[in-house]
Formats: sequence, structure tokens, C-alpha cells
Amino acid sequence: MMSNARTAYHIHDHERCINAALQLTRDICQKNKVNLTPTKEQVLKLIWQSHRPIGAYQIQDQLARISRKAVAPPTVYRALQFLTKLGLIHKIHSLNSFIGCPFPNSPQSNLFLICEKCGNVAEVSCRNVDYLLQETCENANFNLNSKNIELFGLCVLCNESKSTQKLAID
Amino acid sequence: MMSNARTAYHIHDHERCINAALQLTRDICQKNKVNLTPTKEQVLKLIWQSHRPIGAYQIQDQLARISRKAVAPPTVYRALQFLTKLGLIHKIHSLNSFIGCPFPNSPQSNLFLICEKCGNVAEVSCRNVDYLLQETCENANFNLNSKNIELFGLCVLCNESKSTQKLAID
DNA sequence: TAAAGTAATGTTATATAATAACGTTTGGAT
DNA sequence: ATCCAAACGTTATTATATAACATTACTTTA
Repeated sequence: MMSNARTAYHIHDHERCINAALQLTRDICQKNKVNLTPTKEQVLKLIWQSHRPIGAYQIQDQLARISRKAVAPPTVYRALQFLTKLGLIHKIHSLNSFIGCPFPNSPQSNLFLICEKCGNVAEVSCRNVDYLLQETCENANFNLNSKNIELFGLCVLCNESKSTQKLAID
Repeated sequence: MMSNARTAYHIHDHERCINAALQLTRDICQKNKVNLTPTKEQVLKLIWQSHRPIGAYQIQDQLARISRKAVAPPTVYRALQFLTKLGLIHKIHSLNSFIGCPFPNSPQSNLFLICEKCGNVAEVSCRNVDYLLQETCENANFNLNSKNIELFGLCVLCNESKSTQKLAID
């Protein structure tokens, strides 16, 4: 089972997350012989600025501020499509927003654990879940191709702060 | 395990689906002491006209045609919200559309099996999946509240027709 | 029955999310 | 130097969803 729940929901050196994502991204782009342009890399960085998913129009705003010029939606959506195709980011459909993938090379598909309080999202990749869903689909004679699994609840910190009245980190 | 995959993906007496849904809906509304108004019931019927999810603006169009007067989005969204709260319909987030729930009384949450070819969606409710996801979340110290599980693939019929070159039913 | 209250619906406007279509730039290949 | 193709820019439009407030219709109570 792969999971980034340990880091995503705790105080951590987030620079390492960003750097790891960038490195993986460069590798994957090279391997796929596609061109990671500055805009696309910047969009990836913006998405990776936290473990909370970010909307396309938030990205647009921030991209415009950083580049000091107007940015239109297609610019953003092109980058999003590019990154999505490579498995580097995921769209959280129920939130209309995007999150960086911590292990884009994983063969399994992923569960998203969405904290309803702090908004942080962890990704979990679990063979057993895959097997069981595969089996469940087979029982229904359904030929499974892909999954989008969004789970809502409270992360460790928010769950604790709920009971002890501590403040949630932001 | 509850599932409506048998009916949803096969030729069947769909009137029975509709009537069952209507009956359940009336019961549930009565039990919850809420008022199923004609508009809301009509929206439910429109959603249940097939096993394919339908978008809010499609509902708007059809509602306008049936009632022979203009219908604005809020009318539709109010009905959708009403029905959703009671668990009578679900939103398929990745498709921005809505589908009737075949077993709104089920305590489990549901998997949606979305056929990428014919567009029909079956709902499956499975204790084992629930347990495993619960367990997986516990491992990540995540306090699970609710789920949105959307699975994409090919239903029996479309899978067969793919290989035998038959036409998919519409 | 009139007045008041409340649930439902209507209306207008706007917010938010996503894409289509086409033009322009840019950086190699020939 | 010319051509080509990828990336990006630009404009417009489509699709999805909600906010805010007005109106209607039904109910219940004085």
C-alpha cells in the first residue's frame, strides 16, 4: 500500500514534496519525449504548493500574478490536460479541482482521502482495494477500466482537534 | 451485495424501475414528512427515464417541454437538491449528471459502474468494499464519513458487442 | 373570512468551470 | 531563408451552478 497520508496531513518539509514531484515530472516527461515548458512546470508547482486541491481559476490568477501578464483559461487547461495525461496530477471531480500525484508511476489506481475540515487530500494506492473492486465488477459482469474514488472524512489532525478543541493547522 | 446491474444493462421492463422508484420515493417522503411536489416528482421521473445519468440542463429542457412553460435552472437544482438529500438520486461528479438510486434505503454507500460505451450506470452496494475501505482509511488514520466511487468500463452487453461486432443497444 | 405565516416557485442576474475556433509566435529542420 | 509544428495567445462561447429577491399559493389561526 502506498500512501502519502503521513506527510499530507502533518507538518512536514513541503519543499521535499515539491522537489520530488518536479524530479519525477522531469523524468516522466523525458521518458515520454514530451516537452515540459515553463508554463506547464509553473502550473505543476502551483498545484504542488500544498496538499489541498486547487481550482483551474485559482491557478489562472496565480499564474497571472507570477508572470505579470494576463493568462486565459485555455493556457491553464492545456497545462492541466498535459499533466493529467501523464498521470502527474489528478482531478478531484467532486471539488472541480486538481491535486498533484505523489506516485505517478504506481500501477494501481488511487483513493483520495479528502479531509472535509482542512481540505488536505492524501492519496492511497492499495492492491487489496483494487482486487476487491475488480472482483466486485466481475460479479456484475462489468469490465473495469478505470476508477475515481473520492473518500470524505476527517484527517488525523482535524479529528483530534475536533475532540480536544485545538485549532486545525492551516 | 445489492446491485441493479442485471436490469440496468439489459433489456427489461423499465416501467417497473420507474414505478418502484416512485413508490419508494413517496414512502420516504412520507416518512420524512416532506412534500413531494409535482415538479419534484416530475424531475425524479425524468431522471428515471433511463439508466443513463442526465444533466441538470437536459432536465430543464425536458421539464420546459412537458410543462409548456419556461423553467429556470434554480427550479431544477432545487428539485435535485431535495432528491439528493433524501438519497433518492445521486450525482455522478465526473459526468456532472444525475442518476436515480435503485435502493435508497441501503445503509451502505455505493459504487457506480459507468459503461463508457452505452452510458448506462449500475449501482452496486457491497459490504466487503465498505469494510475494506473503512479499514484502509483507519490505516491512514482517516475518519471516513462518505464516499463517491465511480468506476468506468464496459457493461456486459457492450463488452460482448465489442468482440462480436454487434451493435450496442441504445 | 381576513390577516399572517410559511413553503414552494418564479425571476433576474451572476458566478464558476470548461472548451471551441482561430490567430500568432517561436524554435528547430530542411 | 523558408517551412513546419508545437506552444501559446485571444476572443468568444458553452456548460454548470448558485445568489438574491419577488411572487404565488396554501394553511392556519385570530
